[in-house]
Amino acid sequence: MKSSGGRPRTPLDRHEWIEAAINILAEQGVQGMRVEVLAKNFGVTKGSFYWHFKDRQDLFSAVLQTWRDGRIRDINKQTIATPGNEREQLLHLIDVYGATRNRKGISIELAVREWARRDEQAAAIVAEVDAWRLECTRKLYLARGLSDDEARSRSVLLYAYVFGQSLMVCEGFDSRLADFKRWIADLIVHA
Amino acid sequence: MKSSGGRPRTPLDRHEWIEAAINILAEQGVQGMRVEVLAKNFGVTKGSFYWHFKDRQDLFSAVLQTWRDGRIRDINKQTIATPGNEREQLLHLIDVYGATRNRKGISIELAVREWARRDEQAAAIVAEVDAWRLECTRKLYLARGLSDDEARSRSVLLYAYVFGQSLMVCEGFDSRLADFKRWIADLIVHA
DNA sequence: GACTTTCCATACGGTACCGTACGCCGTCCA
DNA sequence: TGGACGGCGTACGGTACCGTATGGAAAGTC
Repeated sequence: MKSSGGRPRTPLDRHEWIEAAINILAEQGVQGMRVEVLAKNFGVTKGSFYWHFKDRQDLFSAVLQTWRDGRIRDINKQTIATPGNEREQLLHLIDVYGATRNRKGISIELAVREWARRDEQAAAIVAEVDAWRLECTRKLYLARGLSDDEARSRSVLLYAYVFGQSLMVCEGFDSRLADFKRWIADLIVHA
Repeated sequence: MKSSGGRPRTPLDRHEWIEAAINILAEQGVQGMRVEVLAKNFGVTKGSFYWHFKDRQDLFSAVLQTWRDGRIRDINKQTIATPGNEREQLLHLIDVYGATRNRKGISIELAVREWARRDEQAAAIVAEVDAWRLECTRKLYLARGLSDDEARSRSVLLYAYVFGQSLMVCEGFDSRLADFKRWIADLIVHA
């Protein structure tokens, strides 16, 4: 995360700052995205930051929109239903948020949602992403022949479960936790 | 949250500081628990704080232990199984984390869990509480005649769902969200 | 080769904290 | 009535930030 000794060859642009900010967001939360810290990590001063951004809030907005765009793209990619394959798609969705792998994605997800609890703008972005996710899984459930109501209900359950799962500390509860999670996934998908 | 004008009649004790800190924790998160802010809210200076606590970390530890003790008591109270009533007990558990009511309890819960993602001590406390919760619901499921494996699986599902639920922003998804949540609760409880 | 633009450094003022050293004042107790 | 001590105020040094003002080098532009 430090600059590689000398000055960077290519000048920084807005996007590089945003990327770095998202990394900090994952590790430290919203409060961790500090101007002078980001600058130091790049090996520059905040003079650079205030060239690319009006102020700290400007960075925050950019981070939120970048996150939303990335999420929407990812959701679309992961829910393209090759007909007859909806069951595996849903199971894969749950598995992606499984923990060990995709650790960074989960950290960002939780950080943004914590952010959203105390910031209107972040809450609006999360609402957008949630709506899109629920809509996409709803279609997958519908394709499996479920009623619209059950499709909506199970969509809410699915995402609430995967987010809540990453909040719990249940190592030590049982060594067969992985088996339990597979059983749960089957229940949610209605396999 | 301000002091009522004059100086407090009775001197502050450790517990009052902890209570106030937990309120801030619910509203602002871990980073919000600041010595000088707490002191100002009491209408005193931090000279008082450093009389009752060694340092800020001392307050943090006290907050965590107070939270754990309160949770354990609450869990025990809410899972005393009057035989034959396990179904309602489980449904009630899910309902308690429903959102509108018990808003403060949920805020604290989420704040502590976010804390736990970046602090070993907090993680250990959350692990204790989670283990105890899972154990109590497991017994309720067992009393309903489920296998031990299914009882454990559904316990994990139950708590992951209720925590995840409070992380989602799904107002606007559907006006019948309350109905969906009831349907989900029935599915989780195996009603 | 002057002129502008891009990108960053320097320097400053201001705020909000943590923790410590020490002084003050009321209360209880001998 | 004079300590002793509990409980807090005052004052200080130090750090880590935000945001601004301004300068300056390197690159392109005419």
